[in-house]
Amino acid sequence: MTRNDELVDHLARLRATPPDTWGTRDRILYEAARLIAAKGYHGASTRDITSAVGIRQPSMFNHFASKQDILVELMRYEVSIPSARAREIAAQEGSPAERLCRYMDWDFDWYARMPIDLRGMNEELLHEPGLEQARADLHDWKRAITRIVREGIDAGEFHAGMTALVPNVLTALSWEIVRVATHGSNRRALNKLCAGSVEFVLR
Amino acid sequence: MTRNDELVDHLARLRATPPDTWGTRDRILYEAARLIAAKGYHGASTRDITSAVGIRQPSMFNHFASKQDILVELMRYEVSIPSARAREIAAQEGSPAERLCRYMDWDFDWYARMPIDLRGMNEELLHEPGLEQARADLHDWKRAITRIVREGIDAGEFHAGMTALVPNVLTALSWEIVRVATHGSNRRALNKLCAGSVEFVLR
DNA sequence: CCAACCGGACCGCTCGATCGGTTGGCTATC
DNA sequence: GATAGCCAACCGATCGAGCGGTCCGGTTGG
Repeated sequence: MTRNDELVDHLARLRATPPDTWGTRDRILYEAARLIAAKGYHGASTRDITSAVGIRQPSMFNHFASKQDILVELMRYEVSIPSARAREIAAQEGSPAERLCRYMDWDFDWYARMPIDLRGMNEELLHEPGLEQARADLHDWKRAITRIVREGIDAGEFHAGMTALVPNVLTALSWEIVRVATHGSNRRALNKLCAGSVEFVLR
Repeated sequence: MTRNDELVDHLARLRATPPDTWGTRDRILYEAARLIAAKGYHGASTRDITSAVGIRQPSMFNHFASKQDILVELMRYEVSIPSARAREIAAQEGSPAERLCRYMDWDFDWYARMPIDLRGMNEELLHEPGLEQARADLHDWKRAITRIVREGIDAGEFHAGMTALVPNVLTALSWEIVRVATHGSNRRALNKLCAGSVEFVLR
């Protein structure tokens, strides 16, 4: 079982329990994701995060070696895991449209079920030093999506010219889904948005 | 002539002259936009910005009362002016598809011709205190776009379910266009991307 | 008893912002 | 044409605040 798989399992367990029963480490990740989404990485201080958790700032360093370590962990949820999944699906069998649809179903579900708010993990953050792994994973993610789209164009399934656009549109839709999932209460509207997003891209 | 019109004129004049002949104030805006796009608002310090301009940090305050004032000015380019244009076009005559197309043509051209890099002006920044105007303008922008889309759905021109999505897709495409315009050298590829983007949304 | 966790005190540093002083070009006056 | 006065622009020094991070003694559950 890879480290990514362990994380996916861990997240599934988290989703099943209310946040106030989580361990300190998970609550730090939770509040960090929320505050970074609201104020940006440099705008969310370690004191902001720890006071939201309910501990003092130095206690944070019992769970993470540095503030950047939190970012690295969150980037796994945001970038590394979807990247691994995209590469996996890109190599599977089936028509390009089928595979793109299959990935989008997983992607939108992934972001919709995420117990934390990852909207602050935008692309600019990847230029921070120490995030080489996440940067490489994002690159691979784009390559996997682009590969599916290009195969679809060659097969005549997709419209030419979509190549460079689709990754951006997917990102925008994922963010919108996180937004609705985090702040909206309507579960049905969320499902509709996910289904509508797939249709919007494949249309 | 409104303040927005004056800014549009000013930008048109800037585009016609090379950056190294600009006044100090415009060079500050230029480097601030570039650095905020690269490192985020809180990550780009006033010393970063001024040293890129070639002046010392305190000199900045002869042109702007605070760092936030720079942000307010940049947000006019990013949010307020497109918002005014969207409201204007939404109220014009013509079918919804015509109007959406008309706005997108202007929008993509606006971002493609922008002499500075506004990708750092993301939505999270609007939650900073003191940006109430920009926040209101973004809200109006979304309302104007949504109004056109909803009229299009009522008229049977657009697919139902697009309503909430289109503003996000437009934003994603605008960013992609800024990226290509800022870092790409191929003018023809940029025009193709703009045209392709219109087609992608209207398809 | 020990390992894990916590937090008060504190470190060096960078942040945005202020201040007083200097410069250089403009205009008004003779 | 020289001179005096003015003002916007710039800079060195410096401020208080907040930053990420360290140290170490206290607490607690297995």
